[in-house]
Amino acid sequence: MKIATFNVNSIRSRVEILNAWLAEHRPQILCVQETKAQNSDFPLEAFSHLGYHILFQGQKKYNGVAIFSDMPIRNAEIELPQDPDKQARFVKMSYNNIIIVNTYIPQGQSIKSDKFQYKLKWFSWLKDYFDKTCSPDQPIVWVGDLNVALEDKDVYDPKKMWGDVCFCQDIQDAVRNVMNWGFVDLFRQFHPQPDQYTFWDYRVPNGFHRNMGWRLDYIMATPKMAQQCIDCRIDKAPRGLEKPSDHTPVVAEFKAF
Amino acid sequence: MKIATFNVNSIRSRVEILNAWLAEHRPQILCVQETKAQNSDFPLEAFSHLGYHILFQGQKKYNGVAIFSDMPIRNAEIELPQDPDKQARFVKMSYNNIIIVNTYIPQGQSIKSDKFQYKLKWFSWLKDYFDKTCSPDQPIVWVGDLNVALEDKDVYDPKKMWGDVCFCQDIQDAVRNVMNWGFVDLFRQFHPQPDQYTFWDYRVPNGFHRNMGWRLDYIMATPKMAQQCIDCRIDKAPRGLEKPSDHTPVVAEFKAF
DNA sequence: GTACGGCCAG
DNA sequence: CTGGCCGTAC
Repeated sequence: MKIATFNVNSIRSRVEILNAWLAEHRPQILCVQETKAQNSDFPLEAFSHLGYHILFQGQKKYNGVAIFSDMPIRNAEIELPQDPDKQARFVKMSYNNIIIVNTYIPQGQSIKSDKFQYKLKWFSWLKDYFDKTCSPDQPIVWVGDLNVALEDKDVYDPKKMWGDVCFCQDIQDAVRNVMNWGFVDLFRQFHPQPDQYTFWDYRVPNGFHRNMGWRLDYIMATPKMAQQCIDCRIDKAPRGLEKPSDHTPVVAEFKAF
Repeated sequence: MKIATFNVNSIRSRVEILNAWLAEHRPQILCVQETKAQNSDFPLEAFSHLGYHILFQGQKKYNGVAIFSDMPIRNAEIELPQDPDKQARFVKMSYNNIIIVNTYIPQGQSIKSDKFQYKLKWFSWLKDYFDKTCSPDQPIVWVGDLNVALEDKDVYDPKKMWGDVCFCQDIQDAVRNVMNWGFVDLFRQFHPQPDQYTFWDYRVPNGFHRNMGWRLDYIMATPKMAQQCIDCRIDKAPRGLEKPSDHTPVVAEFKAF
């Protein structure tokens, strides 16, 4: 089975790309971030012909997450209970016995802003969520745009970027703290090389072609799940199409199912 | 020879439609209104392959006029000297011995607004311009979006619309006053029927298909010029394309040249 | 650079 | 409804 994650940067602007990608890859699960659409504006129609069940939670202008599932959605949750702001950054469901958690972590704006504090707290709330609702020996997949580069090789210029809201000690510690609960980074299990990115800032001129990117999108899995994983890869193909997102999909393939 | 007028409602949004239309019809002169682009943003490149000479005068957000000419622009004027606001609503040039005047008349907003007073004045300034700069026995073509329906048959619901800034006594008098200087309405010379419109308000649901329109775009000519006119027609074809303007072109065909 | 949403105007 | 533009966020 295939589980994928893709920050689409507006689902309404990415209908074409998303449809093409789903039709080609037919993952059992696709988790999407930054849909940027209120639930009433979610373009359900545009995807209906593909037969996916879709769980989505949006808000006015920012954030927004969704899960495309080839099986009916079970045990849906559409917010992180610990988040007092109830921002649209969390959706969870069950797929067979697997728990799927899709998150869009706050970017954090600047190190000394309230938004960065919110980002740090969000990771602690998420860890608390896992503590209270499940156990590391269940099959759990936690995916999404974490807005963190975990290691030097996850940014194109680590020296220059060190201290960024997505690449600093505090934020790496925050992710590691959640991972220590029981998650492994599936991509790094298979691909230890540097320069493997999932995000290229639109504002960096020609950033994609010069490969000036960041690895911010992850598929994390508990050991039980990770053992079943055959491969995890970054798919750069959608960047070749018209009006690409600034992120690109990550796909994990599993033996079972 | 063909002389045409077309309110494009943003020239940058209408590059495709305009290019297709010019390539098909190849008028000697096309006068365009509501370009909605500052001169520095005028998409000159987009039209370069057609070989037209282009005279344009724009401003930040509103108005803006242009003339596409198959011969070099002579005697260019880019403002109505009488207008103290110097809004981008007037361009004039010579084509052989013909004077071409392209105007985008103010809409007027509401009858008791300053903008309506400005609209009335604009017509009087224009008449003054003709008085001072030329004579009715010259070949003159005055075209544009006049934002006036001249007769009952020029609106889809004259009873309901009477009193509108584009359909009331004062404004009809204002146009007639300029016409009395020496212009005839070329379209009406050939087509006396009702329900011949050049504008359909986007806000009227399905207005175009229900033909709930207005005739606001005119090609006016002095007698010398009018005698040469073989036909004057409204071309609804551009309304069939993607992203149509709310106006559609009017074309006059002349014997000479 | 790209997207949304809110404003103004027609 | 459609357009431009502005502010905001990433």
